[in-house]
Amino acid sequence: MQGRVRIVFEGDTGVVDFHTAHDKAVIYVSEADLISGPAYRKKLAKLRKAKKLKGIVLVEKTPMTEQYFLDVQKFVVIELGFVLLPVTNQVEAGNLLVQMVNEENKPNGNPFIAKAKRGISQDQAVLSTVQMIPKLGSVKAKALLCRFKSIHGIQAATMHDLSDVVGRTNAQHVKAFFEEKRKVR
DNA sequence: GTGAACTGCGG
DNA sequence: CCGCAGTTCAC
Repeated sequence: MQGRVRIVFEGDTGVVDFHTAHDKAVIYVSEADLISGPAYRKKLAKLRKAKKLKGIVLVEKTPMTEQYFLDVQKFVVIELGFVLLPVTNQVEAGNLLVQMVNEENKPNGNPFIAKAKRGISQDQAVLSTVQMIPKLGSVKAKALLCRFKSIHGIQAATMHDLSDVVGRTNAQHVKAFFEEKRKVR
């Protein structure tokens, strides 16, 4: 391992962020952050504003935080456009960071390889986010992701292209969903 | 896991 | 425009 990253978790208080490279930040949202209310969102939004970063959010997904997870996804992935990686604890988060740093230091290494290595969890998080759109279940959500690759891709798609995949009425649901999100901001 | 309701498509 | 097949969603 070439580069060194010191990882310090502040126990269960506050959002901690790490810079693994110039344009990326990794933010850890703890179980306690989630449970204690929406304060963590302000920190994330602020970080988003301050720099045009590619954010990666590691969120503790445990039985305790399961009920908050969909809301977190909606906020982090759709509103902020960050990557969301669920982890079960801080140790796993640390391992993930090490992997990311290792990959980054390799010539031509892909810093996002870690998500591929961990298999389906990331894709599944994205998938269930897309399923939050009314009338979209697993089949149509997969179809959309297959065609447009990402949530951002779906957001940017035209009515015509959306209609090709899920039909006209569902395309309108998709449009309405993202329109709603714009209004809220 | 099952059924009702809805969507899209082909005839 | 109707019926069928596939999908979503609430129970």
